[in-house]
Amino acid sequence: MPELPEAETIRKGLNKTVKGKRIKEVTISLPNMVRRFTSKQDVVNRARGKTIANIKRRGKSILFILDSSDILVFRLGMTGQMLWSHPQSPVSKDKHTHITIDFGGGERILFRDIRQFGEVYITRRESLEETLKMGAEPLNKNFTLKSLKQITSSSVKIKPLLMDQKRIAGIGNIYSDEILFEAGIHPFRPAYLLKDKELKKLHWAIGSILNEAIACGGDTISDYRNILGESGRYQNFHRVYQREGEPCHKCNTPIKRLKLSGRSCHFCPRCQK
DNA sequence: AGTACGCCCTGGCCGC
DNA sequence: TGCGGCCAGGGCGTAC
Repeated sequence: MPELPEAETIRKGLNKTVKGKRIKEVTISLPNMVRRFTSKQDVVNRARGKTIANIKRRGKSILFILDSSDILVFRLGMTGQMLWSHPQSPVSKDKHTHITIDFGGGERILFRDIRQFGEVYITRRESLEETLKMGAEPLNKNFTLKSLKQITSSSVKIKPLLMDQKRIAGIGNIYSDEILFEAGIHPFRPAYLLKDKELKKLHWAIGSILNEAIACGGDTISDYRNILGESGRYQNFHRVYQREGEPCHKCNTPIKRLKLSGRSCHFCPRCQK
């Protein structure tokens, strides 16, 4: 499930491969993937013939900055993949390939999404933030301890708060569990009751875990791949996620798993208070 | 305002 | 071998 580190890994790959290239054609075989205010024809017409000036990321979304005033936005959902297909490494389309960006000369980017929870849309540059409606970017310099304090002044439990894209962008189920373990904070704690010392640790853990996962090329528990089709490695270093019943790396207590508003939540009942 | 839940969707897994 | 049932979950809408 692509979260910030996986989206960042894909962004880096796209930057190396298709930045500066001109989009010859966009093919959308599953119109349901196009959401928000745009239609399939909208996306195709506004992207065709444009050059990709840059590739950026906001939260879990990949942004193709076009040389017009448009930005082509991909959100990968649960199982979204962006694969680079070129003559030396032709990746063929399958029934889960819903969108193709063709650059000519046998080079294309394929968007695959098995569960179809992803989406694509195109938006004017000036209305990007308004469309995204996302909160703080956790690896930006301006994501300070002070800003985290403001974000956590709420009675929402800390785990769902971390996962709320309108508050902090890019953290999902895996990394919220990993971050809270690293910070020694129980996922069910109301955010506003966290002490200054705990917030400081949480702030550090957010950067530390996300950067560690980026260095691993992301986390592949099932479907995530980078643009070359390769798995990430962070799944080998999970502290708590999907380790129910296994011993905590710090204290050997079995990792506990509970449901929290329909999402599985893993934590060490002894280390996380 | 917070919380819970159903929905979208497919594939993997379990039990029979 | 196969099939029904259940589960996983990001984000959104709805109900309480």
